[in-house]
Amino acid sequence: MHSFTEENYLKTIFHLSKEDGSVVTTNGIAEVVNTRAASVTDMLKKLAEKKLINYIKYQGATLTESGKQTATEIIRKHRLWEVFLVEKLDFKWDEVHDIAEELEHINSPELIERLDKFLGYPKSDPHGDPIPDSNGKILQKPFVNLNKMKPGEQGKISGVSEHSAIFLQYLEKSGLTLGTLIKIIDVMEFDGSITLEINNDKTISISREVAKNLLAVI
Amino acid sequence: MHSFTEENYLKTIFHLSKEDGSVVTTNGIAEVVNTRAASVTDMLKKLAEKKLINYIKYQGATLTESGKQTATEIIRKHRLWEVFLVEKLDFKWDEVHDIAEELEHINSPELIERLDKFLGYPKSDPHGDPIPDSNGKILQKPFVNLNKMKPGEQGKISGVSEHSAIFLQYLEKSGLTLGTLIKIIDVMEFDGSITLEINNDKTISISREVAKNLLAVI
DNA sequence: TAATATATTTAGATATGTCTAAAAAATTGT
DNA sequence: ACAATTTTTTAGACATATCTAAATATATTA
Ligand SMILES: [Mn+2]
Ligand SMILES: [Mn+2]
Ligand SMILES: [Mn+2]
Ligand SMILES: [Mn+2]
Repeated sequence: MHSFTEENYLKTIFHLSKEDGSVVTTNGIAEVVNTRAASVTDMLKKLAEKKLINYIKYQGATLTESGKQTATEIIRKHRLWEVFLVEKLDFKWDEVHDIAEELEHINSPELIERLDKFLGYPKSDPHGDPIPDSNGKILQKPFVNLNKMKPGEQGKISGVSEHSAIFLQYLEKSGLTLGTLIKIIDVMEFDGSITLEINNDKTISISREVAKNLLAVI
Repeated sequence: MHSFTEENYLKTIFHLSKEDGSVVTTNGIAEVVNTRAASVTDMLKKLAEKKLINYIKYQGATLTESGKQTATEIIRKHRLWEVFLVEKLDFKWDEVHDIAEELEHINSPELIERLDKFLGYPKSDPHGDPIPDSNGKILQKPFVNLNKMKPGEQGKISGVSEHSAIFLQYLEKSGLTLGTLIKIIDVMEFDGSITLEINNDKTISISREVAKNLLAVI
């Protein structure tokens, strides 16, 4: 088995490689796992030793098939637990991430299969992120960043690319939760801020920064 | 916060002190946590340092109030998770202990309060063990060991003092699950084995060893 | 009580994961 | 192309939790 630390590194490498296999840097990892670059180098050597990553000195790392499999399993667990916390225990979507960070390391395939069943085989987590199936396959939804949409275009908010509690609470307060129907009314030339109509009802304005982190399905 | 290791030591000390505060020995702990006595000594020093135990060299250890509180919280979590696994995820009672050993270390009071509510505030776990309340209070049921019962006496099986999978599976197979009504028919002088009637229906015989580990409420 | 056996602690070592400071390689800018 | 900057790695140290072997304390028993 792998230690919690190893699992967190693998997950981080997976996310940093934009889930498509591009090379990840030492400093990039260091920032996410909140350690020094030297510690990352040590761990990269260890993960390479275990054939979980391909690692070339001074070049960076990519996950091997085995490493990708492991990373995907952890992400599957993380997202299923988040669904559990929100759907069954009535947590809000901004409260679940940290608890899921712990639960994702519980090691019992049987537990996860039963949890998946108990939850009704959900396809995505409370933040719209897809849940990998038990084979590690991830079904990507055709997300469009709100800041890429043009006036007149419509869609449904279906995901976020920033998961901080403050951001999620802001969305909640603004009525921009998952499932909300939106229509772009106007895009400001000056600062890229966007005016949009929510659920064919009221109109609000959001900054480009917020728009960048909102994902819609058209 | 305390490490997993520290938590496991505290839990072990609590159980070994028969939950009444008697002194626990180094070797006793070593056996349960599966380490060498020397490692236990190291950890006892550390726990004493943190004021979680009272420890006198060569004498043994007892939990302080703080240590008892921590141990009880872990046991509360362990048992609530076991209820979840059995009631919600359809695990059998002999399958849940190891998973609960991992889940009990998840650190989120909010999670546990919500889980407790979700489960309907259960009073005991799948093995009949009482679940401490959120203040750490444990309500002991008036259990009687089956080997202490006399011919003619009746009761309901309400707990086990041995939690191994083999034993629990044996009970399952023999129809000696929790809630089963029993009546002592006969006790063999020779080997202490007991003949009993189950649910006012069929009759079976169990060894004294088995009887010792079965708890009834009369 | 003195010898013997058992339990416990100490001393010193190892493995993991982290750190700082310094060295080395890669990248950037002129 | 080469100097300056940034990134990454190495070297050496530290904390935690473990181990074995040896020393010491306690308990047993003759
Ligand atoms: Mn999350
Ligand atoms: Mn999520
Ligand atoms: Mn258990
Ligand atoms: Mn139990």
